[in-house]
Amino acid sequence: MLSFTEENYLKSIVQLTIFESTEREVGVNKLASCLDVKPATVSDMVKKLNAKKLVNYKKYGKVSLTKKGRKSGMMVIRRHRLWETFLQIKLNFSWDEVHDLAEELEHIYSEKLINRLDEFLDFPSFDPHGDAIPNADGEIFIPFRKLLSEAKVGDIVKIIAVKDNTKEFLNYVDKIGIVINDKIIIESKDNFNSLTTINIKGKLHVVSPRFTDNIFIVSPKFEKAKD
Amino acid sequence: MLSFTEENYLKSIVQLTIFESTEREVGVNKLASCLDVKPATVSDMVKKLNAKKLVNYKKYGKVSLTKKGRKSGMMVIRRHRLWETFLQIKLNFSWDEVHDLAEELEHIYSEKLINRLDEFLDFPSFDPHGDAIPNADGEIFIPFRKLLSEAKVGDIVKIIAVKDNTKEFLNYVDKIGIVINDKIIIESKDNFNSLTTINIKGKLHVVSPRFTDNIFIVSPKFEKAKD
DNA sequence: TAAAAAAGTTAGTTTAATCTAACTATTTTT
DNA sequence: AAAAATAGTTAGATTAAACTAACTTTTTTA
Repeated sequence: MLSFTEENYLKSIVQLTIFESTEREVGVNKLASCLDVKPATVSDMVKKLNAKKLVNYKKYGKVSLTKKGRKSGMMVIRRHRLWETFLQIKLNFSWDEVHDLAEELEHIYSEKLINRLDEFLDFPSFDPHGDAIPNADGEIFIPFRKLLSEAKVGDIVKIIAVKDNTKEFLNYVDKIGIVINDKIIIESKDNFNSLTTINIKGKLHVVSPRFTDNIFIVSPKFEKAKD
Repeated sequence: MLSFTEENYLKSIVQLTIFESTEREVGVNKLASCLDVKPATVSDMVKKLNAKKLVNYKKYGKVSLTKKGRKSGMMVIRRHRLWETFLQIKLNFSWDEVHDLAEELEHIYSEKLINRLDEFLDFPSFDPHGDAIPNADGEIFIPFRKLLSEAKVGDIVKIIAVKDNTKEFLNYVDKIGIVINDKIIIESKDNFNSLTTINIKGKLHVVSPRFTDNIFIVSPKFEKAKD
């Protein structure tokens, strides 16, 4: 049985070493700032997680997940994303409201509960933010994706997920009227000011990197690569 | 903001002083055994709850709820019973499985969440065990009810709730095929052996006080009193 | 490559909630 | 009303997860 806190550590390590980086290990300081605690606290905790065979760690070394730790962390993320989906689809919460609630719901541990919830939601593959939901074995398919900022002028791309889940960001996304799976045309780029003009459903918007660095897309190349 | 633990104390005090007794105060020892902790622990905690104006308490005195404490405790019970209803109605859990999960879900604090859940379930008045669900203001209507053991031979009574929520009890109730709102006829009583013969849907069952002391009923008298 | 900066660790403290053991107050019984 | 039983309190210890401050190791840079 893992504590609430241990689960949060594993979740953060999964995020830092699987979802947000190709590096499969992370330093104590980075982990501390992700969890919003001091490095000293992390030092102690990773020792404990190492003793429980959830992470690999040696003094002054980096932290990486064992198979067991990876699975536990993935299950926390599975629960989080399924609850987010429930809150949005069944209880009509908006997508900027679901994160904080899911942060609490994710720690309720019961395989049966989460699998029933999965079934109740019709086995969704993606949550409302477009992020993939790990399956009951803790496995996940991470689709090939790029940032909107990597798209070229003239590209027609599809929004598949948002990277920034803060309320401000999601509110802006709502305001300009985008939903997951919408098409965007890259009309032009102003490299001097780092601005991009995009066309969404016929309307033009001028956006900065604050936007383009936080939208995941699939580009035509990838769509082609599939057939 | 109340801690998980403080909420459990308030919930137990509500149960002991509102649902399970007409006494509006409870002693430290009784509260301790209800919470499965030592009296010394309760002594400390009620001091803390008193300082927070959630209970009334003086050294060597009994514990009672303030208005604020009563409302907080009621809200925990509201959340518990709504989640139980959700698990049983929407996720198809059996009624002996829902309690432990609801015990965790009840501590997720968000008025919006719980009111949305209430709406999603169509504003139920009773949970699957037949217990009344407090409303959004923490108020509750406790119907007049008796124990099955108080019924007289010849009475035709209606089961409205179960008192004992342990798995063993609920399994037995399932086994003999009763559901909430079923009618029971009291066929005979054997006072020497403390046994009661009851008729449920045409079938006779001989039951001991272990059963009759844990089933809540409304008797014909009460039904009459209403018109 | 030596000094400076960054990263990480250790030791000792804090807080909430629990415990045990010993003590005190209140209630019940004879 | 005194003795016994029950109920309740206090003091001191424990555990998990955090902290600060001081220290050490590793990495970077000039």
